[in-house]
Amino acid sequence: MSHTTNESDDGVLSRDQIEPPLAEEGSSGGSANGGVVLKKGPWTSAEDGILIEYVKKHGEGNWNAVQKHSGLSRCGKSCRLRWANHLRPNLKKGAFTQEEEQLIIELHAKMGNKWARMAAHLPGRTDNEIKNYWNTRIKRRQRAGLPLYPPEISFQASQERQLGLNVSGINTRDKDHQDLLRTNSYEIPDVIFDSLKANHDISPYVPELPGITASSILVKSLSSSQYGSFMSPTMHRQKRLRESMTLIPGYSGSSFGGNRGSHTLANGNFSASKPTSGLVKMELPSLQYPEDGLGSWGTSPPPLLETVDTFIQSPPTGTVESSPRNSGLLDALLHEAKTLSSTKNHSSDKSSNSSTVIPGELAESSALNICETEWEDLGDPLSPLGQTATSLFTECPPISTCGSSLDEPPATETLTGCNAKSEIADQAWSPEREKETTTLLDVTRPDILLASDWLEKGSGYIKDQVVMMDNIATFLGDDLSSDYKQMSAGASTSNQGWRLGSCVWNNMPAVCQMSWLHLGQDLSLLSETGQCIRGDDGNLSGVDGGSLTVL
DNA sequence: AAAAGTGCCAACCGCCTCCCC
DNA sequence: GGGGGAGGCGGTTGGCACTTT
Repeated sequence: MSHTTNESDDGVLSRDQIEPPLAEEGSSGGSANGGVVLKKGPWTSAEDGILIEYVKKHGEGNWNAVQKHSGLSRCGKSCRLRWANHLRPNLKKGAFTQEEEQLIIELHAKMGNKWARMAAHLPGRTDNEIKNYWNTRIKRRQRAGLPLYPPEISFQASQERQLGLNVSGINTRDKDHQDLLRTNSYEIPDVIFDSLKANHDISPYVPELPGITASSILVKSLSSSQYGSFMSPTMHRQKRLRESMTLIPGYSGSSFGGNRGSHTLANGNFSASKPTSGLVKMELPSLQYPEDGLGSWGTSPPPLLETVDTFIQSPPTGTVESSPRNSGLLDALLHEAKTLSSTKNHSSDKSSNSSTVIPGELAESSALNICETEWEDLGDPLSPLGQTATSLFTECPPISTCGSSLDEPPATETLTGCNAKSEIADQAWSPEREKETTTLLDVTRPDILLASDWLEKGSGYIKDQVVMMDNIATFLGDDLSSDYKQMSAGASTSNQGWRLGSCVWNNMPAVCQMSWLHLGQDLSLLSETGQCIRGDDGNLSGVDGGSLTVL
């Protein structure tokens, strides 16, 4: 490499080059190995020559013998790395081609940070190269405020993921997917997730949960170093998995009992989701519900979608941190929101069965109010969630907070009908309902931060995403919220974000359906089984076992 | 022109898995 | 079964080159 400044380019192998004096090694590092000081640092061409000769003679492998047989003062690992990354034949050098870049993006969407496996798909490229490229790319796009993946790639990955589940069955363990789920991959501005490291890497158990797996597709890259992690890195992966499993009520490590249409997590126990006492609690719509309620989702009346819609449109309020980012991404989101809001009828038109509002009360129970409640105290015959759909969002602020920021006056760019819907939502609120639906939220949680971030932008859609995200996150609890938060973020940070969520919310009952309905802006109806029905404008095109596919 | 910032890349480190004994 | 070595992998670091201020 050109940076190998101590490299001799003349190709002449001198003893000094091969075995530099100790004084020189001090500058490049070195370690003792059986009395032999092993050189570290950049390789010289002489060393390269030795290594090449050795491999020619002995073949690859047995790298520790290199030093023994060739006199090369390098450890076996270093030899292997040098060979693999620089010396082996058929290595392709130079910048990645457009095709290669595209492939890397696609592969990363599927595999996560599995550089070696990605390299297997890129002849002549090394894992190190790909890794470096990716890390550079991440930084670049982070700075630009762009999503890590183009929407179509995220969508494709999620589709493939879903397809994989459908084809191979829930219990199929696709290693790629496992890897994918183990990592995360949707880029969210790091500023938002800096506080999330405590929840690092929740995904390992996700593959076991059909209702969550797809979401993890969107989550992958968030566990990368660039974005921090979601579960304590000190916690061993397997341990996290194991512990997470034990926290999932009704979870069976070997089977889902075919209960694909229901959310295994959301069965009312929510031990995994219960906030710990040490956390700062926030009041956000609680989506947890008794197991019975969940199980009856398929036969329960659909939630009061209009009302939900109303509430979703109202951004959470509170003391969340604002992290405005004037990125092209958000501009695009705003544009999309404007476009959509101007072209679609709003759910307020369908709110005839919604009641009126008690303005102000809702504000008091705004989503970000800090409170604490019992998770078991949920129950509502009207919804499989054990509560009305409306109740899920009772914490949404009233009209006054329909604006873009929690701390700022309402933005001018709000969806039409926002106010009217808020009124409906307000009316649905009651202290009892609040108790049912409020939950414990950590104000430091990324979803909250994201919410504030998006709210800054004053987009009704963004707000919708935020509230939905918060609700889902709350629904899942701390252990899973980051997953869904990112899912939501993924959907939100793309101009075609709705696509991204389409798979993610597969098997997520009412919460997701409502979210989708709302995000879709009355694009659809829900069947009693929770399946999505094609909307009037055809934007909702798919129904898959209760999952939603939004095109 | 100098300093600061950024991009890029090679190499190292630690952990993990596999395999052999 | 388990201890140890070898190899693989992913994360991180450090340094040079280039660009920007």
